Amino acid sequence: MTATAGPGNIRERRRGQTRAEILQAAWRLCERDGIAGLSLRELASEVGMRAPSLYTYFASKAAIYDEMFAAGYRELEAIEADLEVDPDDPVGTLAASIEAFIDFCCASVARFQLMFTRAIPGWEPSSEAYAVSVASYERSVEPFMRLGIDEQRHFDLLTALTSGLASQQLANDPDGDRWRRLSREAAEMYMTHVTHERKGS
Amino acid sequence: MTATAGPGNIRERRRGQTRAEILQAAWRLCERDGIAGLSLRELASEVGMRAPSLYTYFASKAAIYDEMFAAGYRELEAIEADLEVDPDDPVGTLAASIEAFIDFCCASVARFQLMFTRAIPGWEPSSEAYAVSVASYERSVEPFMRLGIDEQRHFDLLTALTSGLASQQLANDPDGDRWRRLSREAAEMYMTHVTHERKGS
DNA sequence: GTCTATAGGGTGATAGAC
DNA sequence: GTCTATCACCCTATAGAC
Repeated sequence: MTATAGPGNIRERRRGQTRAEILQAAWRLCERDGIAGLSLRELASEVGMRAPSLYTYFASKAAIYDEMFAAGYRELEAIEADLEVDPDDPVGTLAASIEAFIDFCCASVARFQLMFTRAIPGWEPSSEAYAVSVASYERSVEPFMRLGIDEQRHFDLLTALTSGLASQQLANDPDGDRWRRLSREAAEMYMTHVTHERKGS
Repeated sequence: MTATAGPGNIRERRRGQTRAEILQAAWRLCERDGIAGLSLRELASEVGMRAPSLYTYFASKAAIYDEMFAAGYRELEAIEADLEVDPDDPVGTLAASIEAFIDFCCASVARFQLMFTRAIPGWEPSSEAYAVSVASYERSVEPFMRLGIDEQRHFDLLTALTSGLASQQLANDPDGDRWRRLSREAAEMYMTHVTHERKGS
């Protein structure tokens, strides 16, 4: 039996570092050329390798996209986990959440393309990667429950509003804040609507 | 001087027909493979030609994307022109407009990708094609002016809401109506907000 | 106008030496 | 683990015969 088991193993650690380096370079290139413009030869040379060597770290190009996709949802989940929920200020809480999502989207066009559009011909996330995105979505629902947004219909309206603000900001004013600055107004509009509806029914 | 002038010329008409046939085939292939997955060889064979022959009809692949892009905005403009504006029923008018936009987006994923996402590495619309999209946007503003939506800020909020509903519908429930059926509710929420704001100020 | 041939690249992936 | 060499394609675009 050789010393290959356990996460503390030196070889395993080095391998993980190299994988991380490759993924970082992939993000850089995708930022420059669009998510669908990534090439393995260029990715390899970016980390001082030849293309075939990448295959010791990833099984295929699709596997690289898979890791990037899952990483995107983990980052989003981390950002959402950091948001503070103040039940006494639902509008402020919601506005902060919308702003955080817009900032997340605008921080990386490539990540946005990968996570939220089907921009890569012939690729879709593997079931493992997809599961990460579903888990992220499910956790993101919980804080809104605490604000009283408990109907699927209302939550769907919120995802539409939030993603719409983010995509307009990204597409039409990537370096400005034309839509981002509407976050608070959008939050007010939305919370007023949800609150009045409950009273009315 | 030969008989090459005028739109009634038979050769010119035939040429236009072939161009239209090529564009139709391009839409079909892009629907199947994604907008960035189009290949000229396959496009040519789809209309019974070889790839080089396409160059008698279009100067380049980018020129084909350009025509498709402009055609998309012309279709959208036509749909919006057909909408009836009822000043006595702003919510109904707005709801119909949102539904029409969602239907337009869901009718063609490829068209949505081409018009609203930067899914093609290395391509962006030429200034001519871009001008068509700007003209379309500007005309789409006018009916909302008649409903009393006259501030840029309010109009931006509306584009975010509408495009958000459409993109969520397209991405997460392409064959259903999970977001489309929220159109009326969204219109109510939005019009209530815009109306109350004016009263308050 | 359409073709063949081809320029001049590119792609992901694999075999097998070291 | 990394390399060279290569497979087996792909691509857009052009030259020039017919």
